[in-house]
Amino acid sequence: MRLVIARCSVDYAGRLTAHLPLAPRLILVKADQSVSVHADDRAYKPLNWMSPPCTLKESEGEDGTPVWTVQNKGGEKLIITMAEVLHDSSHELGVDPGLIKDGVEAHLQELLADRMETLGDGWSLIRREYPTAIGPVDILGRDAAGGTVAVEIKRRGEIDGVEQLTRYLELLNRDSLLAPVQGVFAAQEIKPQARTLATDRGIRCVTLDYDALRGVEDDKLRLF
Amino acid sequence: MRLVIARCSVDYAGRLTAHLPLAPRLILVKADQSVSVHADDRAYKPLNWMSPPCTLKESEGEDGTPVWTVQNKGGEKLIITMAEVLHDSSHELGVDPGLIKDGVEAHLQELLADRMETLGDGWSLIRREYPTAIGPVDILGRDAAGGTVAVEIKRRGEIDGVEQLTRYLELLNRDSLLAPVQGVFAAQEIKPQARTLATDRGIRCVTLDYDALRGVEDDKLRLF
DNA sequence: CGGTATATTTCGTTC
DNA sequence: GAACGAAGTATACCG
Repeated sequence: MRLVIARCSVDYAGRLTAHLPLAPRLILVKADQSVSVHADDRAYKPLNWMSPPCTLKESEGEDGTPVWTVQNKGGEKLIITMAEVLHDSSHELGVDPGLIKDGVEAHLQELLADRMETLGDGWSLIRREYPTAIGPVDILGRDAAGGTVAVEIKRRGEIDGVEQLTRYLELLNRDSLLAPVQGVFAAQEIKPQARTLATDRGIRCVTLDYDALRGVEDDKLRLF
Repeated sequence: MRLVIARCSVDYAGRLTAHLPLAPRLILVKADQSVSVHADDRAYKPLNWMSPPCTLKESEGEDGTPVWTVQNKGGEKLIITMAEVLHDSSHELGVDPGLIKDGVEAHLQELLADRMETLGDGWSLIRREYPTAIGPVDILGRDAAGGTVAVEIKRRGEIDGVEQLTRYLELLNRDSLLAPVQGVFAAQEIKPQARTLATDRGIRCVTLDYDALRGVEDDKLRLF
């Protein structure tokens, strides 16, 4: 990883055209040759960047100052013109062991699959990631009366999720062995617009309490 | 801006729970107190971060090594435990003059609104951002026969855009003053799945040539 | 490699 | 301040 602090101007030409006027900034060059340009605010987003895979070419301008050209296969180009280099250091970091996550959709799906009765008395699991022609349904299950149920799980329930579930339901309901299939939209938080659309389409909305689901799971584990 | 290279482990508790095992990484502290932790790959996304506004508290662990606690108002917490500091430098950058952009969806909409005939002979504009109960339609226009046309514009045409236009068309077609409303899905690039879905729903797909539209616009400007 | 779904998405604009 | 839509979204996963 190379850290350069320089007064620089930056031009990007690719999916759009963008320009950064001359100012002091941090330029980060990583081991995969990716480059990002940071201002002194905003933790997450660089001002400009080039994602890997890409190549970095260092050359010199008319006055001998560095000009970097970063390019990718798609012809996108990032040009960094440095007027003054204030800092330049390189560091060996090695490959990162990576992030360990908890609490994402996958885990919600596991928890809910283990506790289908959360959705209704006598409900049971058929299978997780039930495959269809347009992708896997998060959970396919059965209600107390033996009817089929398709569950779409999101952390945040928005309109896209309802559309997705609608497409699955349309497809599943063409299968005479499964039809009629009831839809359930389950999320930790459901946006009003998504709830309205779902209700309008006869899809039930369920708000999931992650801690409660996990708590139940913990209780279960303690029994063994 | 403060640059620290350190062997560290990181724990995040907030919207999810995440952990990074001990390894050398770059820790970026910006003037707004935001913090990001970077590995030696991926230009854009940090491994972990805390967006502003937030506060950074520096303390010491049992063995005297630095422990940083970054916290925001929502109770999200990022804890960086450093085993060894390999580099630590600070730099004054000042406020960035900011990015100048060109070529986004808004511009495509302007250009297309000015050249409705690109979509069909005798086509004309009713208005841009035509308001409906579920949001504004990018362009509402009229074809040569006087029929109403709703145009949805995207840089990249994907399935979501077709769903969005479908919802608009459903709504607009309930308005007896407008119905029947024809749908046009216009984008610089249209994904095959989106094209299939659109065609299946009777929506016409149009690929936009940004340079050509802009060229036409430039010619127009030169006349005055 | 292309297509799809996810994201601690972030970011801007509007209501 | 919430909510909705766009982003050079980026990135992981799957065929």
